[in-house]
Amino acid sequence: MPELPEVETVRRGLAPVFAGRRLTAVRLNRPDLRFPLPDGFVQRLSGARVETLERRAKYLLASLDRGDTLVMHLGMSGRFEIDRPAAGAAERPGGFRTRVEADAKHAHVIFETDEAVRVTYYDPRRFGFMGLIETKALGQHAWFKAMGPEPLGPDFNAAYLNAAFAGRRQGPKTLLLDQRIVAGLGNIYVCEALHRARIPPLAPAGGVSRANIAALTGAVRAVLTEAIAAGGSTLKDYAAADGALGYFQHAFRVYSREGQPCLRPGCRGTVARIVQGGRSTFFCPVCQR
DNA sequence: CTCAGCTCCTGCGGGC
DNA sequence: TGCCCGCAGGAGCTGA
Repeated sequence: MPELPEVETVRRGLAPVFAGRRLTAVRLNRPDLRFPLPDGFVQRLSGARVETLERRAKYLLASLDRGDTLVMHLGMSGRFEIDRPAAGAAERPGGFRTRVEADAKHAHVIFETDEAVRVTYYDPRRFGFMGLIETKALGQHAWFKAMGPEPLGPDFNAAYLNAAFAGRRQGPKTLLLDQRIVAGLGNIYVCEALHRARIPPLAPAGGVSRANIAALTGAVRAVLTEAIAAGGSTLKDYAAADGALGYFQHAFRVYSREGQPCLRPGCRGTVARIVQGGRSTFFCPVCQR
């Protein structure tokens, strides 16, 4: 389920246990996630040293000293759990934990490092996937080749988005979810950004004014920055005592708030829900016009 | 090229 | 209480 802020939160939690460490053991509890894991996955990882753990859009990239990069995507329900046997307690850096996910049957991949730290990948729905790609060729790989700019980077700006929206009849909602246009947004943050910028989700993107597009790029940056600072959003959680759950869900202005009052000061609208491309869009029909 | 619709998978919560 | 249905933070594929 994670979008960019959640993946970034996971990255920050995992980096201290992965970066600079050697993988002493890797175990697979099944041969595939969403896609089959590559041939020799375990062998190619075992004994390799992780140099850095970075993020591109919703992907985690662990570059290895052997010239490969371990690429990980959490799909809808992927989650990592760190176990430090010495400390005895488990941490949940991404906070994506439910009663069900706690079930060992969804522990698909287990890494162990030379500090005897165990990192377990859980993914009940198995929409997540992993790959092992030659680092030099990463940019040419199908997963990254056509990927749009990072929404928090310099290439995502009003001029760029203006060009991307020009002449398009699809709504801004659909286009912002397209990772080829901008990479890292998902359903929550697109809904929130459109609301902040007061842009209707359904009207043709080609008709959005330059001023509104400029406001939209600012809104995207703001909502992502705030969400990262909050540790992301945790939708399905139970009261874990470790404090690692994200809390940006309390700052949602429209997402998952159908029938509730619009939170824009002075607006008397009621949040509506429509379906676009099979996904829920939450918006305020009064102020997003 | 663009766009709508469907698919993968499992679990949960609401309504009857 | 139990069952059925709709829905879920993603993204790739098909076919018009």
